[in-house]
Amino acid sequence: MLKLSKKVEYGLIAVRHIASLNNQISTVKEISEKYTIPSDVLAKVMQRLTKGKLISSHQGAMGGYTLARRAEEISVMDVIAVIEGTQVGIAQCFSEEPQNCSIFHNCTIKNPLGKIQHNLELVFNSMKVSEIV
Amino acid sequence: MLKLSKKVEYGLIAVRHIASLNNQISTVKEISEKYTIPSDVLAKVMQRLTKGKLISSHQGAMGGYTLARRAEEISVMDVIAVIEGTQVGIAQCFSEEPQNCSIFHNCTIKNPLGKIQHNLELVFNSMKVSEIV
DNA sequence: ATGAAATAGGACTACGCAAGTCGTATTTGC
DNA sequence: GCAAATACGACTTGCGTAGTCCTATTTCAT
Repeated sequence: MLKLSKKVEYGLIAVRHIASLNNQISTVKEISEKYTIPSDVLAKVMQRLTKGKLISSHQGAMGGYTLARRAEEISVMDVIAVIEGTQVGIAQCFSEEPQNCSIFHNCTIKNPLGKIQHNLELVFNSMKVSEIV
Repeated sequence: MLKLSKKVEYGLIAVRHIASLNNQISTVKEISEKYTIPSDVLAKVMQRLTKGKLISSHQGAMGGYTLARRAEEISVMDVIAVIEGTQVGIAQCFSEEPQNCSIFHNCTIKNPLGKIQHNLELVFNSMKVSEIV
């Protein structure tokens, strides 16, 4: 409960790694070996980060990945959002299909949870990759 | 990912409910019917809250539950901790068996995640049941 | 041209946890 | 003694996470 997924952890490690090398090109093989991350899983994470325009891919031999923005402009929230795809919410209220929640009709904790949700977003938004390097 | 469990939601609703009735005795049946919560599930949640000394149980006919502390002295974090049993952590680093994490040895994001973890705890600690009523 | 190194991406499996169900015991008031 | 309530363990089910496997595509170097 309340845990980040491994994919998000891998994504943060990868983005931090690239940033720490002054944006020199890095490959999945290099990162997966250095941090003992299953390369297939990391590959998919990198593809998501690419689609989300946080990093840029360079195909073919001698290819790899570089940052697509400055490290100061990538937040932990960006990484989470891009990798998870869906809106991150601590309850169904704040993600897809709120009305499908089994207690939607007379839920008494929507507003307080909303406040908490907002504060969590502040936390994740304020931490930038540049602080992790 | 990063979602509260249904048990925690049920626990918050129940504690809020009791608090809103000025600590008059409430039963599982009453709460489960009012908010459409499966009564067996709610019953176990109430037992956890009792063991955690957030509420007091009164067995037998005409029994039920009352708060064991003032609503100002029960935080959302208390409810989470008591219901989940284990330490809440956004990564394995901050809960049981940190050294079993597959990337423990040269993980580069322990410290930044630790900061985030700390800030999340602040958020959950600062919200009290008295603010939810 | 061809082969090697790299990304792109879909299909599938295994596992663990969350959620809920069921059955039974125990306590207590009327 | 019966009914209303809590206490609690065992079990089932479903879903999401994590990981594996396989193939296609792109690009560089020889």
